[in-house]
Amino acid sequence: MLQKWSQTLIPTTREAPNDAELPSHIMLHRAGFIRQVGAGIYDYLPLGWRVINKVSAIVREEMEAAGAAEMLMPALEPFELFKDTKRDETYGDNLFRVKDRKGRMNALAPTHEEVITQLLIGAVTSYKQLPLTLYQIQTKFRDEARPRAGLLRCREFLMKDAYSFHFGVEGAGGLNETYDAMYRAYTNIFTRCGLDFSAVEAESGPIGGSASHEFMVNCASGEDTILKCPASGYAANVEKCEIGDRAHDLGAAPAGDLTEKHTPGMPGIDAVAGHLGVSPSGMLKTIVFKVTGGAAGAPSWVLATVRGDHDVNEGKVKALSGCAVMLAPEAEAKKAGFAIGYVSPRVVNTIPGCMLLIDPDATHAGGWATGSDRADHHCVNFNWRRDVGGALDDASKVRVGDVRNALEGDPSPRAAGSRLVTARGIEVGHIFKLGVKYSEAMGLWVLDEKQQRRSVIMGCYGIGVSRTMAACVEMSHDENGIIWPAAIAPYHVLICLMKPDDARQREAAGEIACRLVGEGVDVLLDDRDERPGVKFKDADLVGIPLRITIGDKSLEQGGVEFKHRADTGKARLVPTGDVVGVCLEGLRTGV
RNA sequence: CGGGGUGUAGCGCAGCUUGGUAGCGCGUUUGACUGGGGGUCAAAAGGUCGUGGGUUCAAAUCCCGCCACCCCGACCA
Repeated sequence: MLQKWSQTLIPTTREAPNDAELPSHIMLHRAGFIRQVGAGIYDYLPLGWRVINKVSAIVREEMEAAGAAEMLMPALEPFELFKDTKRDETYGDNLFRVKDRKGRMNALAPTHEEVITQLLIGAVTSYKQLPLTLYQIQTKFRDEARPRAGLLRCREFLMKDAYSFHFGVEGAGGLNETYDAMYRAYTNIFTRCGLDFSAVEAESGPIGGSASHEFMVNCASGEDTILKCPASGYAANVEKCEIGDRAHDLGAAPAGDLTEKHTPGMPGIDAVAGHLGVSPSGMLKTIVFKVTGGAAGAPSWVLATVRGDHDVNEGKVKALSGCAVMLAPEAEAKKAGFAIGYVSPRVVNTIPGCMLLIDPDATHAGGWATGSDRADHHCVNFNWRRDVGGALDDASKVRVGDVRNALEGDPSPRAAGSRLVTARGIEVGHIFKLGVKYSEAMGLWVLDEKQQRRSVIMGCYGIGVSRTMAACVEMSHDENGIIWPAAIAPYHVLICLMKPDDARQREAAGEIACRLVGEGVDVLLDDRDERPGVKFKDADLVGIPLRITIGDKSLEQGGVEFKHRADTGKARLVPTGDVVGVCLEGLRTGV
């Protein structure tokens, strides 16, 4: 299609609002793609909306190709819908609540598992109707505690969400088959969008195993940390990343007498380490978790001890302990006797109902510095065997295993001798296996061939469409503006008309535009009566992949100027008759 | 939710300490000169100084409350 600049709204600005800090936020604002309406709420202006629609179109094609059918569910839902799955509680304050005129509570949907599960109850009753995959592209709402980073973390945003329904997990028509199909579809989508991305293992859903993958746009400013093994190709979010085998030894001999030191007002590792004159890697950090909904015989508390320079990973604590846990509320933990901020592993012997998890890296060496189980005190020369004793040999009380976040340089879990490397990413897609979490909570079942009720097995698959636009800018820009991949650029070609009131130039532009449109190319014609400098600055800012400049200079030489946005050099002269072909070639080879 | 910061013209900012007619740059409008990387000159339009209260003869400025927005942290199926 052809769009005249003068007939749309592209409010470019020299300066971005002071609030904008990230390149994507600054550029999208300055180039006239978005405007902020409130915290985490944005207008999508004509250029921004075109990018969103280009992404959406690719998403639709790949979803349909993967056998999913599009539909649309409401953003506004009765609050009761969230009761069965308890997400009114578990989603907590992130769930937008709206009271209507009759005083009823409603929710603005953060995602649509409940709505679609409700829909399927009654609509699908036989195993013969499965598998089934439905999707929508819809506005989602999350009452984020802190919206930030422009389009990357919004309270209202555009998301593609798909849900699949199955009779089984394995085999034809099973969850795994659709999951794999979605994995391929996502790979196709982000590849076609022209993004540099990684698929990584993510914190798994209720089914466990490697049942979840995130698709991350590779970008140094990304919010998420991912780790990769160069040898095996293993890649995972830091929340999930396993660590290869590490030696451990709880038997080292004491290095000296356990000595208590006064460390007033220093619950943090760095302050204590400085005060005691030891490095954080010579300290032990013990984090207290409360066991939630523990069965009979389960511990009440799970303690995780890691080296002072390491971070405890809650998911790994759950896995190693076999308990559902949450970070212990400070008041509750203090009441139970924990000197929060000054806890040592010795409490496993003094406070009833404790299970202690020890990271392998926290086992070696003789004299550790650690808390003293008394406020404002730490001790030095802690020794596992001497100071914890027999409990170390009781697997119901003490377990050694991976409970910390992986770090650059850690051994790979998939290739002996290989070390993990870190990278940053922006999450734009997430797929995972839900299992029967929603179907059992809400009563979605079908009859099998023996007329037995079977809960439907579900998967769900999301793509942040508006976030993808921002992530792309984050990944692809220079100091002058955005550099769009052709596939999701608002237009493919920008025709820069130097003198819009010059008949010869106007005719040339019209003819080229017409032929490009005939080839299915989207053309933006800058027909504004502006100085060349302004037009070129705006052209770079907006970032259309190809630029044709039409002015007296080139016309007199029988051609027009052609330039890739990504090229830093000067434009080259192309005969007027050839420029359409050159553009098509440029779009074909990618930009 | 804890800590920090900012609200003055469309955008970026000064003015506030020490109360006394609302300022600057960019942008916008009009005209002229220009015409290949945000040009020059001239004239002009545009502001309940976030909001409510208080102090005062007088408040953008001092005091109190509230709201909005941003950053760090916590949080993020």
